[in-house]
Amino acid sequence: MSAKDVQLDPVDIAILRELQKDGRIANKDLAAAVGIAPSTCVDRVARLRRTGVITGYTAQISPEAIGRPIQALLTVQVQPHARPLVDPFVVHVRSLPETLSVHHVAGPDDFVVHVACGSSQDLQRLVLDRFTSRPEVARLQTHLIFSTWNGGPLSPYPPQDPAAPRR
Amino acid sequence: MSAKDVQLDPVDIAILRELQKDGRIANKDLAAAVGIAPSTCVDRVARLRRTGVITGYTAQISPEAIGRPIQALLTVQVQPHARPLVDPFVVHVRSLPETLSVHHVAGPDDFVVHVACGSSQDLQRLVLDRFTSRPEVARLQTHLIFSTWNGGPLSPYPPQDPAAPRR
DNA sequence: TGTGAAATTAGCCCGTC
DNA sequence: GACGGGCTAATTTCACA
Repeated sequence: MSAKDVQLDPVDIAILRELQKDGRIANKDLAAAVGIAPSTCVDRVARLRRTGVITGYTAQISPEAIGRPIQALLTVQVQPHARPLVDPFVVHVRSLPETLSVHHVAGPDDFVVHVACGSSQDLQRLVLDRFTSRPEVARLQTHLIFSTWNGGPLSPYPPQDPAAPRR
Repeated sequence: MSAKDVQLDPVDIAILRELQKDGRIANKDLAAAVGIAPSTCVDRVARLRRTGVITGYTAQISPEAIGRPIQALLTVQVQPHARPLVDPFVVHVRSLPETLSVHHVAGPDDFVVHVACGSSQDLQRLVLDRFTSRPEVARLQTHLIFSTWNGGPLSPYPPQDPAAPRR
């Protein structure tokens, strides 16, 4: 089953909302929050996990607390004919300890890389030594991050039909 | 205590690594993975939570699985003198159900907004009706996301001194 | 502060509706 | 598919080193 074919009912949506707010909520409390029996809740969560709606659980870490107070978004354009170098570029970027995420995008730029560094000096070294020195990098812009807000829990779209069959 | 003052020893670092890989790992297994007793592990994790190193736990959801297969990064420039409008803009963007995150940045643009939509048509409507129609938005570029890679677990910087006092 | 053991609690696998 | 019971296993608390 492809994850995109999964039908979600209102209970599933409530479960996803709660698990995004607190990924370690006890099954008992989760069941109470969404109004079903704990045993049923185990089934629901297991199915959401199995069908790929829930891809995993993670602890959120404060970058500042672990010595990485400087964050930036790097927009990168690669050379027009650097296609054979694109995959190695992604591998390279992912291997950097400063890398939080890499997006391959269409638009004015080709890649957007989110990084977290120990200082502005480290950011400078990262940009110069790990990015602009590479031949496939044609242009790079640094967007220093002042502050970040995360959105609310991601809710399904379009609004699910409560009467829709589960699958 | 400020989170940035927290000193982390190698055991803490190992705990953070494991909890980023699997935020719902059982305390018993976590303790075994990092080589301490389960009861000690409870204390360690509680302290990391209390001191702000761990800011929370969350379930990772597949946007495709909940009907939001189209993701984009929107780079936004605001009008030079729109300062009084900046905070309302952030509030507005955060209130959109499509918004995953908002970054206030320095550089060529002022904001970078990560959104997930149900279709390219929805993205179009989002950009036109929720962004470019607002007076404080001077310029917007859409970077459609082809694919995303997440980096490995975020590790502390600089490498912690094993002999360093905890606090 | 870390550890080990006891008491409490939650999670999981049944059967039944 | 949802629910409740009963067993297993985990978490938490406490006294001690």
